[in-house]
Amino acid sequence: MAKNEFVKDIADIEEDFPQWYTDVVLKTKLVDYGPVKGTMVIRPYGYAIWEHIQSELDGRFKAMGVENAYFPMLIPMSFLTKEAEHVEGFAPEVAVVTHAGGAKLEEPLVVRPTSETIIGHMFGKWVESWRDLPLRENQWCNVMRWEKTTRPFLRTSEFLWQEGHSVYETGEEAEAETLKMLACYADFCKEVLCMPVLTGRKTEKEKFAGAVATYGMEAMMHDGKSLQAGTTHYMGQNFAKAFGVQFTGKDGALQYGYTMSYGVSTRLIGALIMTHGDARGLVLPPPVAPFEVVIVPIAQKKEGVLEATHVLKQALENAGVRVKLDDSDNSPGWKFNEWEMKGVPVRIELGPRDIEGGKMLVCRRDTLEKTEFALNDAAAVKELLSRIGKDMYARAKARMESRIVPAETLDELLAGVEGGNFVRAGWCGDRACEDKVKTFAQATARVFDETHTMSACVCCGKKAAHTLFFARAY
RNA sequence: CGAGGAGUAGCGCAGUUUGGUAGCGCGCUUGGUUCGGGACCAAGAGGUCGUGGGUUCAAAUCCCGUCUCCUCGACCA
Repeated sequence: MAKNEFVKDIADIEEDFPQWYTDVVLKTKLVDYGPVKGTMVIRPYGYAIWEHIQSELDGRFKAMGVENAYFPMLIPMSFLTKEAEHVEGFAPEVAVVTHAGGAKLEEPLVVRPTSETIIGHMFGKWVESWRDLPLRENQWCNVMRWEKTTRPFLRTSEFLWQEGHSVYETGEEAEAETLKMLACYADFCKEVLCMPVLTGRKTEKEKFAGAVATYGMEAMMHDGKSLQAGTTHYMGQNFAKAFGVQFTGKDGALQYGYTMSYGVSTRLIGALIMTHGDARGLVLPPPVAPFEVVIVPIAQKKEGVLEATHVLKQALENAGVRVKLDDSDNSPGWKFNEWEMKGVPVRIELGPRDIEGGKMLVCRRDTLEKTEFALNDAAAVKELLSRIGKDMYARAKARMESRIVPAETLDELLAGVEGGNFVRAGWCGDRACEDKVKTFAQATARVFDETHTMSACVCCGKKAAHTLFFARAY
């Protein structure tokens, strides 16, 4: 069968990955563009994925003792300027409200690009004693960053995310929480998005504006580029000092708290699309797929067919499976292609032949493999969904690992990233070398590699102080 | 922000060079036949040509401005 014989509507994933991505997110109705530059509408099929991400992550946060809250979207401009590095990092991309109620405002209001400042301000009011700590809150909200170039899910002017913010009595505790949340994210990516990530600390150049240390998780996209899928930040006392987050300690002395923050966004949807997608379109991980199973009736006007599909749907729903029954007037072939493009993990074909034989034809989206199951065997379908998730993770992991290559020279590094790889390389620790790699290979340091040791700096050849993963990044 | 491309029916496009009745395919609606990998027949509906201004008897078409999107680069928690 010729490649893409049935896929006439989307670009070839190998030849034009950026166009493939844009085609897929629009044609599967995950998103549409909003009328204002860089804004997107997340349509029901896309929003359902976000809701599954939210509920899964939210449960994990709550299990760790984090509480949800909501802080205002508008932040006084003066807050932003209280932390020197923070304002320098964010000032170029904030949107500012200067007029309201028909009059010019006394003080301009920033539309939050992130909420460290306003949450720092509020935490400063609430924290008085060591007994008030730790204070651990999270909010699900939108933020705005006026980016110059945008792409649905990956970088938009407004996006949805969660941002967690904690204050601890000691730096050790806050830093431990920073690592714990990073591990929480990585586990979530594995179990829920079936997506492997590299985790680790980021360089000074790549860290959050105002942080002491930033940790990130990086996922490998289909084209070998890296996507920062989530970050956690240890702030030390930087924000506590800027916003007066002070408490009286056990020893009676007044002292500043230690803060940290962590966030993931709707970018995760872009990440899973670019990790798992193929020539036919989306391949959704079962845990977040709006529908885990689509039932396609064959010869649906023949007696007994639709009735049988309803019985099957009920049996699956009783087992806790999310099911779509496509009883529209489109032909079966049209439906096969449509739901494959939309990435539904499992398709079940049910026609007169199957009903007669007490069977159903089950097709996996990830491998396109078709198998006969006993009719209405929901337990077997559940087991298959679970296996699909594990297989998707295993394939993505094997792929990522096979595309991590070492480099000892800039030329090797360039060849590595041009070949769509993550490159492991030594680094002397000098910012000038990091900058030179960027210029020479259009690749940036993603995270520190704590598992391997390269001996010499890939750029200057001096003794390496660290080993880094370099990649081209979205 | 720089370079390139695009905006005409829900989607994909032609028409713009050379100004003169708004077109095609798919989709949509209705009726019928179909249904195991993008079915078929018949009859219909659907447009201030992104937007503002200008030139002209006359603008989708020519001129100026502006908005949005796509690709690449620069920038980017």
